Amino acid sequence: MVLKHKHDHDACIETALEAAQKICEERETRFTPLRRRVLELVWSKHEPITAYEVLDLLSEGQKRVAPPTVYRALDFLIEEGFVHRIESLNAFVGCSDPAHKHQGHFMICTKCSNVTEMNERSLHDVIEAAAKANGYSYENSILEIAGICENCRN
Amino acid sequence: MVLKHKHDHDACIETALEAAQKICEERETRFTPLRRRVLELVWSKHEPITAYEVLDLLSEGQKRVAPPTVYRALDFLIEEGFVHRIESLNAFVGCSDPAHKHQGHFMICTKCSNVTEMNERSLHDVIEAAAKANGYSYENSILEIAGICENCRN
DNA sequence: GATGACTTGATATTCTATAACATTCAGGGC
DNA sequence: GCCCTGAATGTTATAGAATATCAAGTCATC
Ligand SMILES: [Zn+2]
Ligand SMILES: [Zn+2]
Ligand SMILES: [Zn+2]
Ligand SMILES: [Zn+2]
Repeated sequence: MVLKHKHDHDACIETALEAAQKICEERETRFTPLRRRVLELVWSKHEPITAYEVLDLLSEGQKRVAPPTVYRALDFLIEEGFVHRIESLNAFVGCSDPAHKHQGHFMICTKCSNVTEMNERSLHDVIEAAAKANGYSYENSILEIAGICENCRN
Repeated sequence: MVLKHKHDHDACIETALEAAQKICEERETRFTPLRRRVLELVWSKHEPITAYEVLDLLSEGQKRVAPPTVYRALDFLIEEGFVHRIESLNAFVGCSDPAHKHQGHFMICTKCSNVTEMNERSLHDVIEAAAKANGYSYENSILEIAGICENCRN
């Protein structure tokens, strides 16, 4: 995998886990060992990871877990805003800004599979305006843009 | 189902079929009876329809067809731009402007399931600009906005 | 009527996700 | 401590979505 910027990914994972831990304490929701482990596995790649890939990793060195175990943990993590689901890939990715609940908008590189989360207020506003212009109230939106990232073009 | 505007849906279907027929003649692609029938079934509701719903309808009064039959026909129709896939619903919907190939952007009513296709150049431009701003080349994009339509709010 | 490209049929399997019910675990009141 | 309760996890089975593979049919062209 080609990372956009080389970095200490272990630290990257650790930061995400600590942030989640802290948020759960504030919200008084339960960041159980299982949920923590699943979040860790989602962050183990910068690429989106499928539920069954998580399942395989989670099952290493122990009795194989069943799908509901993974899906329930993912549901919790999505609900809390620590993970986003990428609809076009049936896959999951850690959120880059878990402190503020939001719908993620994504760029997906078709070469290296890296994903960039865009949290641009302006983009969100344009989308909401488009909904209103078409007579719809706005609830949420999925935006997934496929393209080739800077790294892969060079 | 609540239609946004009451209309003669049979005529609506017929128009879509004729448009497809004409485009295929121009492109010299094969609008076979099966493909025609699948497009007709996709248009049979204004709501998105799943591949297996198409399969069930297609199988009525005859030997049950197999999934690849439906998926191949849908692939063709998508390729030609007569049908769009709604990622967030694993479902398919007829394109409102088949004459011009494009990526569809959609509003989806969470109450009545009606879908509105938005083909607004400005929206497309904003999305493409956002991709560029994040260092990505643009290939295509999925935009699916959930909300409640005008009818359902009244 | 043989050739080859495309389309459809048929069988099996893979991948994704959820339903339903049992068991375990954490915390609060007694 | 013990019981109660609700949440979390375990377990089994099934549903839902999509594809791989190979066989058979169709159709235009040589
Ligand atoms: Zn996010
Ligand atoms: Zn890339
Ligand atoms: Zn369209
Ligand atoms: Zn509606």
